[in-house]
Amino acid sequence: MYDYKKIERKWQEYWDSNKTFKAYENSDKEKYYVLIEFPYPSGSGLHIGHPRSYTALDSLARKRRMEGYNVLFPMGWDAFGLPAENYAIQNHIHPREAVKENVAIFKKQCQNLGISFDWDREISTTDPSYFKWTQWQFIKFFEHNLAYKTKKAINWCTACKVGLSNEEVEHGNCERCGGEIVRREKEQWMLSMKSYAEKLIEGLKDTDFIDRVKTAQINWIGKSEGAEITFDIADSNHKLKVYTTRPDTIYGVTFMVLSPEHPILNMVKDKITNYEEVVKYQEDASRKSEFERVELIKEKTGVKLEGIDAVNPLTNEKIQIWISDYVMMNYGTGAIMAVPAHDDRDYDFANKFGIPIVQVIAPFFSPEEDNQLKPDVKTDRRKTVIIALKHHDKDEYLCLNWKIKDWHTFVVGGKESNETIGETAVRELQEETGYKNIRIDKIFNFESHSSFYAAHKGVNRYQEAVYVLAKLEDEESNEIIAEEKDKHDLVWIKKDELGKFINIATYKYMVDLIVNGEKAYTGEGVMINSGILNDINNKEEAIITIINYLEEKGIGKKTTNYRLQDWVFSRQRFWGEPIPMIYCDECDWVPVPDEDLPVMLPEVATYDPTDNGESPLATMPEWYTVNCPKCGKTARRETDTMPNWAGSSWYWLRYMDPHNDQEFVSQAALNYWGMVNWYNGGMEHATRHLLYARFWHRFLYDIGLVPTPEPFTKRTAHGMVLGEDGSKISKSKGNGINPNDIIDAYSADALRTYELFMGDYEMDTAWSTNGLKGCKRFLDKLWRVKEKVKKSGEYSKKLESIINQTIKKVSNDIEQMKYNTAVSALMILLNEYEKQEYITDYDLRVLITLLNPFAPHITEEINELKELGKPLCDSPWPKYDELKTQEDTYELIIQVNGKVRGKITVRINIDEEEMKKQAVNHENAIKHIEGKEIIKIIVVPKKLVNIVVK
RNA sequence: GCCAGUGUGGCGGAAUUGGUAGACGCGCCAGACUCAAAAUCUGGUGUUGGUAACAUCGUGUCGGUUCAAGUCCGACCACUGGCACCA
Repeated sequence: MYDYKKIERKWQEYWDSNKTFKAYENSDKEKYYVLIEFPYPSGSGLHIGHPRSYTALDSLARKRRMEGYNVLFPMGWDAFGLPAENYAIQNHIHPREAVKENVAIFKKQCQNLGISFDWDREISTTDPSYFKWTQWQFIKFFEHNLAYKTKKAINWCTACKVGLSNEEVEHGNCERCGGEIVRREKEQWMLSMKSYAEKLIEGLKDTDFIDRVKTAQINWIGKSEGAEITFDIADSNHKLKVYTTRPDTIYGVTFMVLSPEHPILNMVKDKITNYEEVVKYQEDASRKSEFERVELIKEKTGVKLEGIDAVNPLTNEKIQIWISDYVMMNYGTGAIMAVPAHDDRDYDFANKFGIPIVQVIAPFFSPEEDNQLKPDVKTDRRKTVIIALKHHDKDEYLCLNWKIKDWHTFVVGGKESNETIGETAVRELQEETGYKNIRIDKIFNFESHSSFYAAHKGVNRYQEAVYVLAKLEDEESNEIIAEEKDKHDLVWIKKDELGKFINIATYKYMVDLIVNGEKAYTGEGVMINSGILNDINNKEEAIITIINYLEEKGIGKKTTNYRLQDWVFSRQRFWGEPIPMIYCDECDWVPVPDEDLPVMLPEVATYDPTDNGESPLATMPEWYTVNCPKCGKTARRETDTMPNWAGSSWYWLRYMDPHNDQEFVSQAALNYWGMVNWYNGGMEHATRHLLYARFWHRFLYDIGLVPTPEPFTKRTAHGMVLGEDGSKISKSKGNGINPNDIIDAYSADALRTYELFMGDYEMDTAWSTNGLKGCKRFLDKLWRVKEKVKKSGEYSKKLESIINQTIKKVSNDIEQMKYNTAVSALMILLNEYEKQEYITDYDLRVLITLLNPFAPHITEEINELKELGKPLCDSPWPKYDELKTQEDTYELIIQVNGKVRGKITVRINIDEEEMKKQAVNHENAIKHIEGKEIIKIIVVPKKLVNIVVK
């Protein structure tokens, strides 16, 4: 019906030759900077997901231009890194050539889509004029002591043969290839990102990032507050520092655990009598792959250091020291104080190795409603023993059903001062049940506290309850004395039903011990066995008290820790920016002087990675041998390259001034463009790219090179486009869709419209070719409806309100990324036009203007054919009149008791009384009111009337 | 285990933030045009009952608040993504 290929080509050429989308620095318009993540130009061309993000932000950019902004909407290529290199290796071409080919494909595809990029600002991270400045900025990090080289156990991908940062490891596997990760000691360049942890959290406050991005970043940074505490090693001058978030549990420390790599081991090895065992454990631990460590979480392993002990600084008791790989060297101090009673991991460890467990926090149960504490009554503190008696051959437990109150409990009794807990348990059971042969099975490590008014004794009772599990050996029993018999009945309750039967908190805790077994108590409660902390019933208060005490004594201090690690910045691959550093025996590490930048990659025969963990550059003495820039002696270039995240950590700055050969970006351009106004990208980059980029930018700000601390004002994220089958698109599944084929068969406008219409922009959505056809049909219909146009110079009276509504809706929806409902509103408007005998030039012009950001080609063509005015790209965005969005009538909903019983059309201006009158006289409403009393009538203006009847 | 997100027709998804649940699109059914098909147009389309008017149930499950709940509160279930021995 119309030649969309010709039309689209025509307008793409028009935009190109007119430089329609060029951004200017010397403009008196207000600036607006729109950014999408620049892609990795892989061999397979654009993914069907790319156009979703591109068209979305393209529609924003186009709308902003029409609103009168000077818009910067640039595009470039993130072309260093493994995929490009692997593609080159497979296809036996130089990565540089592979990039050139792929970029050409990507660029053509973007142009075919009609995205309004300013192509004059195109950049590529692999361009020497670009990576010169990446290297230059690396040297700035070095000069400010934020780049350093160190030997470190890193994540080594055995398949890619390359070291990875923490951010590049997923589920213990390589995020790129899924290969196995092992820990490997290597000399690595690092960037001190950890020292920016706080700034990276703080900076988020001034940004308008969507919450899920902020949360992901905050979680990744992983701030925690606690204390560092120093423990002495007995009979030595050595000390052990630990980090803990729970210094309040220090009296419960019964052992310490060091990471197997902890440096103190070497210092005290003479004292350790089983050092060979220690060394063996260290070796085993380092050989374990990341995968094994994750899989083996449940089973704790470790070695006790024989011959040395630590001293608990508060109790002065000697405690054992162990090494175990459940303690990481790279978090905190690499050593922990273990509190098995209140930490699951420490509990498992203590349980496995028979280490004592000392409870220091008791669960505290407040009084039930009917036995609240009484004022002016003395408090009687006593120890009680709660005993669960298990039947000798059934899975049932003996419970008490009290006669005086609705109490369901276990057997309970007070402990006399001259007996042990076990003796109390046996005595009480015999007295209350008559059974003679009872065995104590287990006295639990945990007690609970509670306080209540004991009516039968007339005192407030503070009760410390200990828990005992006993077993009945046989039925042999004595007569129960009458006094006990009168108090309660004895009942046997099945294990599964204990939870339902027992109805007092103190006893429910016993049920938990029986059903789930004993485990660490990680809840809150009252401090016990804890010296100065005893009786404090508030975690925060206990922590503050103990920290103050530790600080006073000089054995500890309040500390903050972060999960964020320094950025591993070395890669042992060919296709990356060479790290511009030279090692000289005399001068140590010396940066390449500015005038020698960029450090270029050499021509090599092969880019294959090496097995020994060195970059291919390390096999080229003719490349790496240089003279030291400082002393002139023979020196050696760094042969590692930068990670592919490097180039993308500042690219938005380069767009501001892409051809500058004097500076990475001019101050004038920085001051004009400022922050990116709106940056959209995938959720998968919320913790990688986005954190690196913010860190990098913040550093540049701190050394005065950029004017703002944060690079991006607003960050949003698009959902993924899934395959037609609803699963993730992947080469192996073969469920991919090629944008080229779609453009050929249905037009770029249809593809663009569908990408926005397919679903909620922020959520994943499955591709549907039928859905795409629907959007094509919509455009076809528009093409037909245009023939109804008649010159008039104003909107059709009939259409005025829907037109105003649509302008409002589309304008707001684009701002809120609700593209699907924006397209829907335009479909509704077009359907309305179609019903008309004719429409005016204004009617048509406003529709195609609103649709222009989504479907720019067909709308420009219609505009030109029908001679409706200037090209849309040079026209202003339509305005609406709030008053005119109103219709004269609306549909009034009539409800009876909240159920819709009728709908009537009424004038917009009728008052509440009239609404009520109409409602109660409505025929169907009357049926539902009849014989009932009207209690009240609720009126929601311009909406509904609800008649409440009884 | 922890964090985040999601759960609405046959499908993708709407619902002005407490006020008509299912907009719009797809699919499907029927009709018109056609020798026929495609394209296009018209009507229908959550469930059950009824020719219909209408009634009934209905937004993952259970409970609550309210004149009124997809929306708010409480408990849970399922799926997706991320993190995971982080002391």
